[in-house]
Amino acid sequence: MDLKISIRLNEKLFLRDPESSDLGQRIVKYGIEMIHKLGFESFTFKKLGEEIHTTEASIYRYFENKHRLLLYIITWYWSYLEYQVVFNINNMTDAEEKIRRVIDLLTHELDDSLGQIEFNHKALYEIVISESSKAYLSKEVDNNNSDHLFKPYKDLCQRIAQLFSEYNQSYTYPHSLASTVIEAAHFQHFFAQHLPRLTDVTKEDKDKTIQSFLEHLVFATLSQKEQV
Amino acid sequence: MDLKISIRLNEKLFLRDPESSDLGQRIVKYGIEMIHKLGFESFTFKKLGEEIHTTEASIYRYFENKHRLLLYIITWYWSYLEYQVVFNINNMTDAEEKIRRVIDLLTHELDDSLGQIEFNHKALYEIVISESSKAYLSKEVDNNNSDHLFKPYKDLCQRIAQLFSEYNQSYTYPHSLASTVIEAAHFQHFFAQHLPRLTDVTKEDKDKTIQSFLEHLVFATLSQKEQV
DNA sequence: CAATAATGATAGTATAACTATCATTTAATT
DNA sequence: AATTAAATGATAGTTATACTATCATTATTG
Repeated sequence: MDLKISIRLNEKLFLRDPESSDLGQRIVKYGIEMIHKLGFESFTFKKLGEEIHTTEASIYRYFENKHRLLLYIITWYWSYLEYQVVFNINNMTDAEEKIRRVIDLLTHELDDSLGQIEFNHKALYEIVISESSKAYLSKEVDNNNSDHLFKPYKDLCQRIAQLFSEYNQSYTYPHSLASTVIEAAHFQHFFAQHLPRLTDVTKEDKDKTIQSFLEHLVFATLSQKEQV
Repeated sequence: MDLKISIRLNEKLFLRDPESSDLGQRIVKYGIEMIHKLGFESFTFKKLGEEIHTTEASIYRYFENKHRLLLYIITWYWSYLEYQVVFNINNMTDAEEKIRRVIDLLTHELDDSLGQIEFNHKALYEIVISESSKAYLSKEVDNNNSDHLFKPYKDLCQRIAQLFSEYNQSYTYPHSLASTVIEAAHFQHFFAQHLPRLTDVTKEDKDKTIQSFLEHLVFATLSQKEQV
């Protein structure tokens, strides 16, 4: 069985759909590589152009600017993660088990691609960790939001919040807890790598430790009666 | 009583100490205003120079680049916040009470300045919310870290982690919980303002709601027995 | 008062972040 | 297969950013 699932992303993310052509696919694939390698700030369309033997101008035909390309990549990740969540918890009946699976997905890189574009999964995951907050921490956030560019993130968050509510109907902050867990998964990774005194997570067995930190946090929070 | 407390920041943050001159103080003060107004990406030394009637070149005599200025500002905030934590929990004996006070400090803007430079507190707090992660989410993080530029953040985190350990000695992840709470305080603010579907926090009474979300989360997490 | 330090004024360079134009290649349509 | 349209390449140009350098002028300090 070799079916490909295509994730349809908001058309405002790009000028020309990068999945529709070889050049477009290379832009995304090597865009991931280069943002990972150089960091978002030092990454430019000129450098990417040289790497994939095309010109700056051609890349601009696909993406308005590098921020949009980042947004495209991150949005793809969010969408794919939501898909993974739905797929993975399907047929599970126990809310606790579902939540454990979600935390597992959040703390590990995606294992197999179903998208059109082949790419480096580790690089993508590390971009998500180091660069994803830059997707919304900008002055354009409200405009981008009106264009529904963050819908995949919200959907993912909503999905997780729903599981929290399923586990404990009376919990007051399921969405806040969901976004906190998503963000914490990334930040704890980054801290373990670069600022270890901000965590108790060690570089070895990072994923597993973050996972148990978050599991404990989530179930403790959901199990505790609300104080007034 | 009109004593001024001066926070001594790492000298690698600047080329010339901005507290030492009128121009330096204006750079920081109006730097805060402008980063707040324009966002860090659109902020430039040229624009700041025009605002305070000096030249780009003069500003470069104080800060190597705008990222260093951001780091200076954020670092000042972390240092001052740690000071506030120590000051506020002094004489408290009850660990729970201390933790509540810390969460209160984390979720509200600083109320009174003891620094040399007068500035807009609301603007600073909003910079912390929207821009502080950019201080470390960069490829220079490891170099900056070797220069001890993140020490104030780590100290703050350590201080809070210590309170968590005081409350529950056997809790395994006090540092991770501390950094998570600090980051969550900022993110929940940002989300409430710009991406409300990622929270349960409403714009009205934002601070109070985030505070009770975090209080509940922290005490639940610290009270729960560890699962294996 | 002399020496030193800080600032202002100006200019200049390299690169980033685009936009425009037109020729050429590739793909789609009839 | 011929025609047309679409995508890409090649090139050039514009404006802004992120600096560095130089030198004159104004403050500060010993």
